[in-house]
Amino acid sequence: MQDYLLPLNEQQREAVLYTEGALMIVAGAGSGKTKVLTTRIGHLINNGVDSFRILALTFTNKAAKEMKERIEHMLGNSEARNLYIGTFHSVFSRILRVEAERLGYPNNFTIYDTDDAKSVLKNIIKEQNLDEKIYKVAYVFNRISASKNNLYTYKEYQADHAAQQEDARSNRPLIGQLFEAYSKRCFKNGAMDFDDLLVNMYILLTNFPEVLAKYQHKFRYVMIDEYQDTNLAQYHIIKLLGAVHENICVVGDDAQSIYSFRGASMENIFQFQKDYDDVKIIKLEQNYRSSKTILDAANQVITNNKNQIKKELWTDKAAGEKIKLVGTFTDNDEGKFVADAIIEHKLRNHYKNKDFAILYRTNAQSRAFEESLRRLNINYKIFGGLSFYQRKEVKDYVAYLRILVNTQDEESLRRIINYPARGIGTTTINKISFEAQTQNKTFWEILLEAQSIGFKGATLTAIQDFVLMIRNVQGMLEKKNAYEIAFEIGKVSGIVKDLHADKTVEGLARYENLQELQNSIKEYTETPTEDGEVVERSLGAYLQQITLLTDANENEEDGDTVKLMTIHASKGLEFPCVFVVGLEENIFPSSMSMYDREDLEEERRLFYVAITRAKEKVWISFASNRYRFGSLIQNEPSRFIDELPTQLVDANLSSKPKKQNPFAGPSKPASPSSADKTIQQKKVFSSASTTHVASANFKEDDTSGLEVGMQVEHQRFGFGNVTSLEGAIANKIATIDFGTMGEKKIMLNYAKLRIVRG
DNA sequence: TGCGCAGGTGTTTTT
DNA sequence: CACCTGCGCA
Repeated sequence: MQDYLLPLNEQQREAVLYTEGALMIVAGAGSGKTKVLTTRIGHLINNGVDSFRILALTFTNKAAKEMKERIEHMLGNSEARNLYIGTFHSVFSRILRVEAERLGYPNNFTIYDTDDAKSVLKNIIKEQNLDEKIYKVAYVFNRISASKNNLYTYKEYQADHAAQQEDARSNRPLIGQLFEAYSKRCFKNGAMDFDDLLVNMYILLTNFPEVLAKYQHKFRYVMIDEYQDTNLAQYHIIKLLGAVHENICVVGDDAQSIYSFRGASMENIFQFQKDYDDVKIIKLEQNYRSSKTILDAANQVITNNKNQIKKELWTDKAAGEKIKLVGTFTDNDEGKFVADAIIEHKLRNHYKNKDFAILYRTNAQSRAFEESLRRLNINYKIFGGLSFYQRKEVKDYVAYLRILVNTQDEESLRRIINYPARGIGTTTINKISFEAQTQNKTFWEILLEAQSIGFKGATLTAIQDFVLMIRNVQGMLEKKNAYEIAFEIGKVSGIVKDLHADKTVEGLARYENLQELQNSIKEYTETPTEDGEVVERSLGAYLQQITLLTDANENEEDGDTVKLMTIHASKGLEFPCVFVVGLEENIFPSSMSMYDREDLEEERRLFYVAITRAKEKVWISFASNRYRFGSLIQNEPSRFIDELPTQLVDANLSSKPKKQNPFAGPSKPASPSSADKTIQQKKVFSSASTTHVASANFKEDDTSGLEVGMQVEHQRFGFGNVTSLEGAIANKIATIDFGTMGEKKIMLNYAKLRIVRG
């Protein structure tokens, strides 16, 4: 047996060796999925399959990169470089770049990210004089995007009864019309948005049989990672590409399907089994990542979902530590708690920063953790959020670069035609745009004939100077490399100078970002041609790939930093210690996804994903008060907390301030003398003072047995009567009437209360 | 044309 | 809170 098969278990080995025909690998969390995929590809190459004929599609650049590196390592040569491994979007854009002209696009078509696309759409909504309050860009864009992911063109959308009805119902009957205008505008701009990369790939394969044949023949083996996250467009493309050889291997886990908002459908898993005569199904059920406690908790949580494929994930690892549950008063306290816990565990167990991850539901939650980590000098890195390429100054620079290779791109032109300010204002821009639309010419073409359009004086000169500047740099495209061109346009456009002049801290950072962009182009330009393959290092090729890149420096992740990211972004990763934070109703599950079974189950799968990232330790935390939109809001602890098996959860809090164990039984109540009680009561209730001075005999009591009607003392609020109790085991909240101090909701986990009378 | 200010509005999740 | 938009003014 080849030695690379030795470390595999029976099912893994079977999956590697089953190379011909349709194969579906149902791979539970941490079951060695990537190992199987990479070994499988390595095995194919080892057995004489030409690496150029293997296609592997992933969802993230990171996953693609990791697979490529692992295969390279396994083979010990550079064969892996020839593999087609990448995200759906990047592989398709690479193919579309070659075939673009068949579809009427320029080869140097621009790829619009979501911000660009929304900006185009917004202009169209304005042009059509629609009410932007009703036709909200985000809403309209989502409708269009969802349609495209289901392979609906605007024509089909307009003809679709259900879609029309839905839009009529939501009082937005003109979305079909906007869809049409948007599609036509993007086409005119020589641009594709993310969804177009899929749609156009599909159109290419269905409308051009010779192209279909070419790629069907080329890719003898097709592998799809994270198959549960594919949408309808992706499903059909996969099916088309694999139809000749039918050597299709998909790997997925229904329990980790968390992208339905992007059109992903678990239905594709079931459909796959029907599409081929003889589908082999292999289940990988042994988890090699997490402790038994962690795995059992995750398994238990997921049983609350109705829709799932039966599978039993097990481990032979030891139970390990219990999951730690922590409730704090505010989101800032939650941040402090996590930072403290990291310090403590680093000291106690020799963990490093990089052994910790903080996972949250929404990007906005990162703030409190950033602050607390910074305060304790813990190095961290945030993934996601605003990426390098989404920054304004970088987008401006990129817009210039885009115009150099694709003058059709109106969106980019609009962006930079008056930045830095050169006297071409909104009035002028609107006029140019209007002329472009009515004469059915591109924005750029109108600029070229500015004089005959009727522009005069300073405006005309400004336009002509702008055109001349762009053309001059364009003239260098053949002679100079991408970096030299980028440097030149940065200089002559004045953007580099403009930011250099800004001496504020932010201005300096922006200037540095421009330099970093230049460096990245330089690096790209200078990367040597890979052996065997002719690699294009043009500006056009550079631009194409960066829009699909999530972040500028994904590769320098190995620093010793605590990782902060959304749970979505954490999929596929693993860490020794994981903090899953913000476990509150309305946050997690999100308020957007609580009122529908399917949505809620997806939130639960998300929770499952979060827990199963951890190898050794899991903390779960929630805050009862949190800043949102500037004001403090209160949330109940998440229902998911109650779904954790209590015997696997430790609610003992190791951090200060010392808190009660909500799972602990009743305790010895303190019994103050009745004399004390009367005096203190009088004092508090007759005083208008806002600060209460705690009684001399103040002593924190166990409040787990607190009941309505009891009288208590709070250090700051004074004496009060318990009027109601709510909340789950982990987090009881008492409403207490403190008389002049008003009625307060008090979290018993946190607050120090003395029971005055039971 | 550009800037400053008031007012409104938004937060899932991502290629 | 933080960002964006629209408006009024110089």
